[in-house]
Amino acid sequence: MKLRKEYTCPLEFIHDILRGKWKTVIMWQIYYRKNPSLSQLQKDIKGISQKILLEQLNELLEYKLILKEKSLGYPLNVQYYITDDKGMKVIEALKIYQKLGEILLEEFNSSNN
Amino acid sequence: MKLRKEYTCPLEFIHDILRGKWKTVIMWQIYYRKNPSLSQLQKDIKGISQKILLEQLNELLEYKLILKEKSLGYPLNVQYYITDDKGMKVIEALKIYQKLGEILLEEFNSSNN
DNA sequence: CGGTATCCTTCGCGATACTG
DNA sequence: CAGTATCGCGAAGGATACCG
Repeated sequence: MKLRKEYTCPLEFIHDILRGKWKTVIMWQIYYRKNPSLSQLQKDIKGISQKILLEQLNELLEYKLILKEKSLGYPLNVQYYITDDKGMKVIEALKIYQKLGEILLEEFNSSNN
Repeated sequence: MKLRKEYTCPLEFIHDILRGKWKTVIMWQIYYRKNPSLSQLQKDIKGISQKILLEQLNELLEYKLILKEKSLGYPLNVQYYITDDKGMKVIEALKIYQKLGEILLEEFNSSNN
């Protein structure tokens, strides 16, 4: 997701950061799965390719919404974390969305007959 | 924003609804401006075209995150509202984003020298 | 297993002109 | 003032192959 050079509105800024197709699901999975590896994430998120997953992870890393930790040795292993301050703020918002989504989805599916 | 035919995950569903480039800003402006007209929104949101604004409004209307009310007579006038139940849930989440955005934006701008 | 590079497709968004 | 129709572009994202 290409950001502008300048932002005046904080909401526009964060919206652009999180607009990517898989961003919120990735955040949610990292939170829910408690520090998963790359391959774990790829298993959990149906339909995403490794390239896209990494792209979106890197954007989240850039703004410190998540962190990455490599453990030494083989086989290679990496863990992704939600940051306590910034990342958890997103999770708070996502919890609201989660509940709202349940309501909307129920209506959506039942009107799709 | 083209939605899938089916969703299993509530979060993916609402994320897709709100992914549109101007969606959250539109929601925020309707809330902040208290039931603005179409032209009012277009003045407030810099850089959006009327066509896109209407497109995104219609998508928000479709899922009852906002409502529209036409007043009779000329000149034509329309007011957009945040719905008390669903719409306000989004606003709650956006308030969190708003605060977080302020923090991120400050860091972003100061590292852009 | 984690990560990068290339190429290709699609669709979201914008410009513009027009209608009631 | 509110809303629709048409057309075109660029960027987001997907497939695939390869590297440490």
